[in-house]
Formats: sequence, structure tokens, C-alpha cells
Amino acid sequence: MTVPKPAKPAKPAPVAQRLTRSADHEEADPKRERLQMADIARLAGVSVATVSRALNGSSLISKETRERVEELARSLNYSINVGAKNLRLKQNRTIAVVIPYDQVSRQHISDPFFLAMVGSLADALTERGFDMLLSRVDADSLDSAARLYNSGVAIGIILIGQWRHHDQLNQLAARRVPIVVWGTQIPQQLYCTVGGDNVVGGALATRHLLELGFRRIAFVGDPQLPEVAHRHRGYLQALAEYRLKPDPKLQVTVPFDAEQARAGITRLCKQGAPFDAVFACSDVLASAATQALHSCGRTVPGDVAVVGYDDIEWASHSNPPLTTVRQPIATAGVELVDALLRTIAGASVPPRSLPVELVVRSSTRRTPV
Amino acid sequence: MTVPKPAKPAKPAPVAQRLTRSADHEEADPKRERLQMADIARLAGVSVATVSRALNGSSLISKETRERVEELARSLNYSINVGAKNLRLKQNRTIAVVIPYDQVSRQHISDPFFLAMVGSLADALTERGFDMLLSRVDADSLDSAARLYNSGVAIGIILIGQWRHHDQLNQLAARRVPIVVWGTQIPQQLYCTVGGDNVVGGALATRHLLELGFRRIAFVGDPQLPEVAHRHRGYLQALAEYRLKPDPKLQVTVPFDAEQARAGITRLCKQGAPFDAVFACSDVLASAATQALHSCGRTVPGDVAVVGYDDIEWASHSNPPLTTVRQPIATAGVELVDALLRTIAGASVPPRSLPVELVVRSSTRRTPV
DNA sequence: CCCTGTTGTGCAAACGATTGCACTCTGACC
DNA sequence: GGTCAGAGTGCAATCGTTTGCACAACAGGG
Repeated sequence: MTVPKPAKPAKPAPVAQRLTRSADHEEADPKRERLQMADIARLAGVSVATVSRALNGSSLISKETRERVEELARSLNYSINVGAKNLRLKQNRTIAVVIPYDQVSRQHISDPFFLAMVGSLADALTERGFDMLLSRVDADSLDSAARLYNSGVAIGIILIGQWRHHDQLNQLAARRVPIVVWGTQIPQQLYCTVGGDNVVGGALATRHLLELGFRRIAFVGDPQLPEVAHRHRGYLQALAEYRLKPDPKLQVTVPFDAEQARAGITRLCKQGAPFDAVFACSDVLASAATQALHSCGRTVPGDVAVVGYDDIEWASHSNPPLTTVRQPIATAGVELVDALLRTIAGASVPPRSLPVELVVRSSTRRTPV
Repeated sequence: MTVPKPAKPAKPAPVAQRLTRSADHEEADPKRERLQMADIARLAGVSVATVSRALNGSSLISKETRERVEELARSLNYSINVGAKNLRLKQNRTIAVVIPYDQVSRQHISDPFFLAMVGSLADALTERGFDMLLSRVDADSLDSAARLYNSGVAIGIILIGQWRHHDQLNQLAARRVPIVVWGTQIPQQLYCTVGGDNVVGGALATRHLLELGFRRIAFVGDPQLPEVAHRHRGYLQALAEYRLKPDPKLQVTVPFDAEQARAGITRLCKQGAPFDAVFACSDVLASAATQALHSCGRTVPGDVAVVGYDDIEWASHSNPPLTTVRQPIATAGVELVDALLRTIAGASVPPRSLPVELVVRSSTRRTPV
């Protein structure tokens, strides 16, 4: 496969010879093998050890040699083989970002919230000089994500989407895979989570509706999912503050899927259980709900007020602009990376919950604009 | 650093001894060094060569040995060190996806269109068993992206966002870096592009407005950018079909930045140059334009019709729902990956332009809904 | 002239896998 | 009994780096 290279001279060859040799090499090697340290060494008339040290700025090397080597490397735009370097040093600057693909509560990788998170993580990682490996894995065999760590591809894993896979995640953590999860804190979890404060978020949204006088508030989401469960708890809390009992008929249990949310809301309308507001656990769900309401002949916010969750970019551009609970996406990226790096460093990092805030727009106005 | 391991016996050790040895190892090595082939070999009482062959399904190995090794590896959930493997085999299954960050026409990595593209690429790459390295680079030193290839981290590069960096890209291609770019075809380009058909897209959008009777159509975008240039050419084409001369006053030259688009449209309103429609070169720009128009007291589509470009998810949810030119994001991912793989295989892949279609919604209705 | 630092370099052994080649067993055949 | 083929395995070189150690060259002090 590889074209044999001329043997390395025992002593530095005189300049003339070196140049010839290099020309020879170019001719003899038209397939343009990737440049490597040995090439630089040969051209500079030094050993690879010296090149290595020079490029790493070792103080052992004389200034002239270092500069000559650096110049040569730059002019040939040589770049070091990271794989070999990592192998030798047993180090690595790659972080895996994993988005599980859940068959049941199917939030696809193209979900805007996840994508925004990916963007935020990309920025945070680039900032700190890490590479980001983006990977989609089947949520049913989540521990296949561990492969990324075990095989040394990445030094740690950031997982977006806790779903119902708490146990699998705990197993990963127990196997000492450095992992940080975007999600919500669960009792007895062995892994670190970073997430918005879902209880507060749920309460904020619900309280807002209650303050506006709405009393029959439908909840759209699947409380089996940890994050949704907490938002639901907030919802119940707020209701309790107003001495209201939750009506099970107003519970629309659907995964994070627009289609099913539409169907769920339509069903709710048909069933005739009266309701005057909707709290949906994501903006996508809220948007789907709004559409379903329209096709049932009910206006938003005239007949029904709608609150979403996430505050993804188009929430403000939707029709009507959506009142929603803002998740701190930008800081989320930074916090996740931070937590992971500390985990990798061996620290035991406590779960972190980030503040959320309510963004009021027209979808909950008493009088439509 | 590394804890010394017991010397490997010349002959397979008797089972009892092997088990003891393994126990010793566990105790002596509480730091849990990553499992490697040598460990499996020792426990199985064979050589690493045999383990390697067994795990790679070589027919040289007897069935019993293979199964024993496989079983052992599975039960310890060993996974091979990909770095070492790649080094030895000079192969790799990582593709770098690069999003340049342009300081001038600042489309950030969080632009929804780009993120959707990232999602699409992630799917296409996962599908084919490749890893995806997501990287944000400074557009001014684009060739730093070449580092990813030169250093062997990735075997090829997919770049999203051609911008004004045609020359840099050509240089990369000239240096034989396998690269495929999402963008538009430019004369004398050395690299392969895949993109929507921008001329047709521009023409579709403009013709649609003309058919509805609009005659003074503002163009929002910076024709210095190759893709925008083509859309602009389509715009001119359509105007010509109606024997209309383009009015330079209706040209709003702004980069892909919502803020500047708002400012540009506001300026246009203030200047008093009459216009009855806007063709914006992205949905984000269109949305910004709509907002600006509203604050100038002009309704959409009542006073001014607006057409966008991309058809990102929220185009249909915006207020009013946006008429736009749909880019084929899902197939784009597949096509980009395809083109890159063929480039890597040594083929000279011609640029590809994908069909686009007009999606008509309310933002261009003559009577508002 | 010998000894002892000091300052640069080079040699060679890692890192964890793959694979050509050599080798050891079998059992079969002459 | 000798030869041979074929099956199964191990040895050792290799991939492109880093780095401990040995060593060469030179200067200065006795």
C-alpha cells in the first residue's frame, strides 16, 4: 500500500542533498501521502524527536532549530496526526453529544429545541477548544452510547433527552462513564443532570393562566417523562394555590409529537369537556394544539388561551405569538460542558437546575390583538 | 503512570491460574484502566493476535476459540480502541461538518436553517455508519478546516455556507482536501457543491408575486453572496418576463441578519420609495421584514406581500404563515453525504442542484384571512 | 589534560491495535 | 516411518507520535 520512503540518513545530510532528496520524494510519491513528522524531520535535517519537541515548544530545543522547524511545518502546512498523538498520550479532546431517538415519545433529532441545544453546545465546546461528535442513538439500547467512551473516541458524553431511560443512564454512570444529561433531577440518580427548573416552569405557566382568570386548564404532555412530570407537579401546585382540583379529563397524555397532540386536542374538543386554556409541554405541542383548536372552530386566545414551553425561536413569530416558558438554552450549553468537564476531572458534580422565566405574548391575551 | 501488568505466560496458563491472575489484576488496578485487547487475550489464554482475528471474524480462527473470545469480550463489554485501530489501518469513519462563522454577513450557527441542515446530515451520516464531527470555524481562516483533514481526524469535510469564500474553498480543493459545500455552482470552481436551484427559486418567488399583480418588489439580501446572487438572477429573469426594469431603490442589501433586515426595511419605508411586495432571501429575513413593516404601520399581506426562502419549520406557524421557497433539507443531507463519499473514493463529482418548490401561504394572499 | 557541567540531539521504547510469516500440531497418504 | 497439507496460533513489525535516557560537543576550572 504505502510507497516506501528513502531511508533516513544517519547524519544530517548536507543541504544540497536534502533538497534533491525532497524533490525525489515528491516525484516518487505522486499519491501525496499525508505529510508526517518524519518528512519534516528529513527536510529539516533533524530527528523526529527534535521535531516533536520543537513543535511542542520544549525548552530543550535551541531557538534556531525550533524556529526553523516551525517555519518548515507552517510552510508545508503540516498538521500533526491527532490519532497517533492521542494514542501515545492517552488523551483526547473530543466530547460526544448524544441525542437518543425514542420510538415511543418520538422527539426526532430535528426537533427545534434539540437543534438549538446542539448549536449552543457547539458554541460552548468550540469556545473551550473541544471537538464535538454528534451522534444519534437508538434510545432502547442507550448504553451503546457508552461505546463512544469505552472505545476512547470521546472522553465524555453529553446526552440530550432524559426520557424514560433513567435506569439505563444510572447503569452507565455506575460503569463510571462520564456523562451529563439534559433533564431533570430524579431521586437516587447516579449521573449528573442539568436542566431548567421544571416545577417552577410549570407553576409559572399555570399561575399566569389562573391570574388571567382561566380555570379549566388542559395539560398536554406525558407525565411519565421526568421533565414533564415536574412541570405537571408545578401545574398541580399552582392549581392548589387557587384551591382547584385537577380534572383528569383535562389531562392530554401525548408524547412530544405534533401529530398526536393535534389528535389529542381534537379529541378533547369532541368529548365536550369544557376548557378555556391549554398548557403544553413544548412549543411544538403548543403550536399543534393551536392548529387543532382552530380546526375545531375555536380561536386563540379568544376562546382558549395557550401557553407553551421552551421559547424556541419561532415562538415569537407564531400565530398568535406564543406565551411560553423560556428555557435558558445559551447558558445550558455552557453549564452542560462545565459539568461534564468537572465530572471527567473526577469531581462528583451535583445536579443543577437553571432558572426559567415566563415570556408573555398574545396567545394568552384576554382580548386578541 | 500505568500499572505494570503481570507478564504474559509463554503457554496458555491452566484455568485456575488464569482466574487467580485475573482477580489479582482487578485488585491491583483499582483505577480501572480501560480494558484492552491484551486483557481479553490474557483471560482467554490466547495471544492478542488471536483475539484481534477472532473479533474481526477471521476464518483462520477455530469456531470454539472465536466464540469463547467473543463471549468474553461481550461479557466484559470491551470495545476496541478506535484510535489505535485507525492508526494501524489508516482508515477512519469520521466526517467533519463545518459551519463557518462569518463576521460580515453574520449567520450564526444557531440559524434555524443551518441547524435543520445539521439534523439532516446527522441522520444521513448515522444511516451510513459514519461519525459526525460538528465544528464551527472562523470564516476568515477557512482553511483551518483543512486541519481536520490533514490531521487525520476526519476523512472529509462537509461545509455549510459558501458565503464569499469561494477562493479559499478552491484552494482547499486544490490541496486535494475532500470537501463538499452546500451552496451554489460558481464558474471555475474546483470543489463540489450541492444546493437548491437558486435561480429557479428566485424566479418562482418573484413570478408568484407578479402573477398576483404586484409590480414593485423589493429584494432583501446581499447579492455578493453566491446563493443570493443566483436568487437575484431569478428575480431579474421573472421581472424581465413581465418587461419590468428592476428599480435599484428596491434593492435592500443586507447580510443574513434579522436586525439589519429590520433596519433595511424600515429605511425603505421612510425613504418613501413605493413598494407592494418583498422577496427576502431567507425566512428569518422575511420574518424580520414582516415585523419591520408592522412597526411602520403597514400590514402583511394587506399592504405588502412577503415571500421568504428556505421553508424552515416555523414558516408555516409564523404570523401570517409565510409563502416561501422550500429547500429540500432532508434530501440535501443525503446528497451531500453521497457526494462527499464519492469524492473521497476519488471520483470527480459534478456540482448538483436540487429542485426547489414554492409553498404558497397567507403572506401573499390578496385578501388577508 | 582531565573532570564536570550545560546544552542540544538522537535512539528506542512505548501507546493499542492488525497482519504477514513462521511455526506446531494433527491426520492422511505413500 | 517419512512427507505433506492444512488448520490454528503466536511472533514481531507496523501505524505516527512522545519522552526517558544516553550521549556528543563544548566551555570552564583545577
